Amino acid sequence: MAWKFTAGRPIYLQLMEEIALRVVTGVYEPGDKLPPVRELAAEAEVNPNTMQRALAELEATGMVNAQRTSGRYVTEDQGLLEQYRRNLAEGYIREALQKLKPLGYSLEEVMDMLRKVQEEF
Amino acid sequence: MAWKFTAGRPIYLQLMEEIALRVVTGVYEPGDKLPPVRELAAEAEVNPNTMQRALAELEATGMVNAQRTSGRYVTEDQGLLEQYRRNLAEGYIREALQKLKPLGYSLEEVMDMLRKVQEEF
Amino acid sequence: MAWKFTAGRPIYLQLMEEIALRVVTGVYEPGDKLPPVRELAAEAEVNPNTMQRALAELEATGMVNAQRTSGRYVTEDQGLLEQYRRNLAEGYIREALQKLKPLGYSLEEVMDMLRKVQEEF
Amino acid sequence: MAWKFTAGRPIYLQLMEEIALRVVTGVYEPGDKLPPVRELAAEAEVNPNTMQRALAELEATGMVNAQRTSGRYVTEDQGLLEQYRRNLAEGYIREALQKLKPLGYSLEEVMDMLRKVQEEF
DNA sequence: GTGGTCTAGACCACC
DNA sequence: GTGGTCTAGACCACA
Repeated sequence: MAWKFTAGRPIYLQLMEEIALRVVTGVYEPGDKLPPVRELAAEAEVNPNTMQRALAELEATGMVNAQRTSGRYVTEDQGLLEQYRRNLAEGYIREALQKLKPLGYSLEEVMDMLRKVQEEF
Repeated sequence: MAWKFTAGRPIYLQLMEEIALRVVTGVYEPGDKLPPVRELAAEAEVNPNTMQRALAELEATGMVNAQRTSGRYVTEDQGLLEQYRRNLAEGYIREALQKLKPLGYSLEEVMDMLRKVQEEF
Repeated sequence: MAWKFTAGRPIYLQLMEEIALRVVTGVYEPGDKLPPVRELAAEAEVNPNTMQRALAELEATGMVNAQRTSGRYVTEDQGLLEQYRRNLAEGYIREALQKLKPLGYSLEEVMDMLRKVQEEF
Repeated sequence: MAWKFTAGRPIYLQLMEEIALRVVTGVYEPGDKLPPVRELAAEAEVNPNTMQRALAELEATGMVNAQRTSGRYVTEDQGLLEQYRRNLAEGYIREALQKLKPLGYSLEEVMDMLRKVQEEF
């Protein structure tokens, strides 16, 4: 399973992030029907209510919308998805910069290292 | 306290990393005498034996060395320190790139975002 | 269907009100013959006896009258209809004022809001 | 008890509205501490989780904010409260106008009736 | 079968 | 004692 939780942070938030990540990385594409709550819950081995909450909060962000009787669908608003994708990326970068900061490297040096490390990928 | 442990990884390793970070960021400077084991152990709220092991392992890396009976000193080998500092930095960058990868941004885009986010600091 | 009942109040009363509303809003005009009881009952998905009672009570108010054996007719007494229409309207207004009261707006403020909201219609 | 629920609409929404009404009408004043979740739940005779949800959603509107260990407090943002109060009032007026509409009165007539009915209060 | 709501009861972190 | 989270299991409306 791709579902692994870190202690100390609400599971429903982690579920949200994982699903958002799937949406943003194209695992679930715009307009796609998401698996039913109970199925996702079983897959993640959490209580359906917890998954329900995660999806409800995701819905509040506009990334998915529920069609009452037929299921949940990924938004087709590509702009919103792009927005979220960018926020994620900048968040990762911010996180790295925070750890990098006390090491005292200049922006130029960081960019050089980035170019070097990037070659591993 | 600056000591915060994440479950699942040996504490002595985390202690090692924290002390190495202090060395590399200049909290403890080359040639400085480190605080006594018992003091560090107390500060980290850890068994002195655990701290002892952390320091012993650190010694094996060459970053600190026990001189006579008088205590432990930070190495004055700047090259070794620089090496460690660089490894740390590249590790942080590698970590970020790994998370960034599934988002599908190009190196150029990542560098642009890096420049933008860097302005917050 | 336009027939929707709220629990807790006698259905025949709700039927009365709905029919009276139709009379007063001109769905059934003065002098018109009302549909037969069975037809109205079917439309409202209600036991004919219940509809029968509703119409009997309506008759007591004078808004409809049973002429000979041929059915029920809407009264031609415009004054009575006007009276009922006005009572309804004032009831709606009274209801709104009751909810408005604890909010503490002055009559002037309420009238301003009324003018503003009215523009939506 | 002032808590009375109408079937067919989620209880947590009705709880939200009731509490918001209390805030907006000054039962709970800006800066006041709200009663604890469990107490409100007991008073309303609902499950604490349901009340919890109502308060959480209220919090999302900014009308109250939770101070983790010490309780929930009514916002001191008077503008936001005023905004909400006005929305409520306009909602009541809109509701009345919708019912009034089929009766065919002019704005002037409605205002006359409003003045008349207002004298009862 | 789908999402949504509600209850009951447990546990946690924080102060 | 406070808010918050999680589980388990039931029920509902809708199509």
